[in-house]
Amino acid sequence: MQKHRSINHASAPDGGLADALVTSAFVTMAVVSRLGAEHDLSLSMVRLLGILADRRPRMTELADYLGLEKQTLSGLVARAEKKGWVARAPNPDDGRATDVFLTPEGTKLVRRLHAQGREALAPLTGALAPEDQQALERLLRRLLAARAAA
Amino acid sequence: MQKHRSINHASAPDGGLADALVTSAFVTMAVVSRLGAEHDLSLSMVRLLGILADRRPRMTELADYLGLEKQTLSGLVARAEKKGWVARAPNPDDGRATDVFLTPEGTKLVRRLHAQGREALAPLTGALAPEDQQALERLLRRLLAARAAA
DNA sequence: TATTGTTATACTCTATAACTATA
DNA sequence: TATAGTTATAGAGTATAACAATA
Repeated sequence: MQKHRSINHASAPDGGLADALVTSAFVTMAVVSRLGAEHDLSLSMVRLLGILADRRPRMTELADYLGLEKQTLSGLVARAEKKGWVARAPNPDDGRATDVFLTPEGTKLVRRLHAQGREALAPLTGALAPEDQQALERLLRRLLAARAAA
Repeated sequence: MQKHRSINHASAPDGGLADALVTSAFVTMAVVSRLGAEHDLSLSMVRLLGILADRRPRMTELADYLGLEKQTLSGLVARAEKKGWVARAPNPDDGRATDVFLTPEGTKLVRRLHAQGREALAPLTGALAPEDQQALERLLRRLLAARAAA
């Protein structure tokens, strides 16, 4: 394995919260992406499973939330179904709609991913003192609470 | 446009910094992704251009940093070159290596993206009081400083 | 021999368009 | 008519494998 110069930062050098947010997003996504790859899961699949952890949405809701077209989601869910992680059932209130939810096996997979995700991010999160970790989490959650307006 | 129930959060409900980090990463990436799409740019292309904003790496460095295989990067750079945003030149010190850098047009595009990115994220960042914005940026940068170990 | 980079090929993911069924 | 979802079909993006050139 040959060593060459390495790149040590990713965003514009002048700073700004937006830059820090985008850079940390790329770094975090890289970790999640790598974790997903270990299980042969695409980033969308990881996210799909994560969303279903505590919800039972219909297809259109899922597509909107994931930012995917409904046809694209059909394929993603079909693949997940084939793997045995999710199942579909007709919505009792609307004959046109289909609800999606995790199977027991899917639930197990999500739990495993969740645990491994925390572990994989530990080198980052662990760099902060406990009170800074709490402060960061609080600030991020406040930020996220505003995203309905975005 | 029909309204249906919407999903209001993306990660496990029990919290934890890792969850908040992943959720905010997905949300941030969605904003960046949408911005990129407006310019017909993939997420990888946005990131490539962003990295080149203040660097002139060789292909292998870029591939490592982006987490892409060198062949994949060849294609990405070729597409960017075709669009006139980047150029390649032989590395003066190593006859095997190729350096990549932004063209003037690429630089203009990156500046535009940067400005639009800040604007697109404003609904999120603006939800925090100025001192909280500073605190969040400081915490994120401290987190990122640790990622060499990850 | 090892490393840098490109080309050839195949697979995954996503979107556009056309269709069926229910409201 | 409008909405929910699926099924083609096509294009972008990525990886695996094989190759050419330089160290």
